[in-house]
Amino acid sequence: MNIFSVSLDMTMFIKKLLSEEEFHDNFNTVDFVKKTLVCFSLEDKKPLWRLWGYAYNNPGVEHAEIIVLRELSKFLGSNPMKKDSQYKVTLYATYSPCLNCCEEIWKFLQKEKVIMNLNISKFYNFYDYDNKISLKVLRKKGVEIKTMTLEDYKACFYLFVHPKEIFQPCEELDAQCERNEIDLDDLWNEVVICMCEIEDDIFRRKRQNSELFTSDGDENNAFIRLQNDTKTPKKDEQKEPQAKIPVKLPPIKYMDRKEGVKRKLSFDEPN
DNA sequence: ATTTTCAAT
Repeated sequence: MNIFSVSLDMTMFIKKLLSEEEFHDNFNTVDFVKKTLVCFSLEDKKPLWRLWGYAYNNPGVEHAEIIVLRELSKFLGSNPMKKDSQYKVTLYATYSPCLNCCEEIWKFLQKEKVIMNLNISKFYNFYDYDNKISLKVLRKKGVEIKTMTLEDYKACFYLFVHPKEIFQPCEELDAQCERNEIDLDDLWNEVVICMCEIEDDIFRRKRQNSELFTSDGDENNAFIRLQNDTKTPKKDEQKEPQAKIPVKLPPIKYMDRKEGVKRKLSFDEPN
């Protein structure tokens, strides 16, 4: 918190359309603007929006996702879901959520029991390992996460900017979408290293305190389970389930944010 | 590394 951030809420806009300019400034895979825009809708079983709008981050105070989740919680608090109904939240975000936001999303979903689709325009600081891992965990916990395709941009534009204007993609958008899709797919397929090998690091503490990684009460951590998910166990391994968890793993290089040493994310089958 | 990434000397 800083004293200069006056609490005038210029970050949340309910049932208001975006200008075309705002859309293109933010949903832009070329410029990495230093703000985030999240468009959201909450729909019922029928394709009828109960609540919709968009939010920017509150600079230095809160990320955009947090602001959106709070608004959704507020709405759901006074409009509880009917028994036979199922709310669905759709988000179009200009950046992928960071670890903290992933955790808040998870807490929100545990409480509200809604379905969530998360469409992202570009990756936020993917050199920070935590941002990758938390996306992986969030997906594992049931959030449908994807990078925006051209069709998604069109849909987002149609829904949040103008239903009649024609969406004009910026240059190279199609190629960028494809690349994002590949990057995300790579992330889904990446094998993640067991947490017990991780050396002292502020990130480890952050993860250990994170509900995102501990809330299903399993003694093993999310990392091991994710790893097992991504590969088909060999026949002889099935007889000895414990052998699936590798004991010796390659050392992990931790990234100092300043030094920028890339940490190792994946490894080949440990034999 | 694809690095000016949810800003701010």
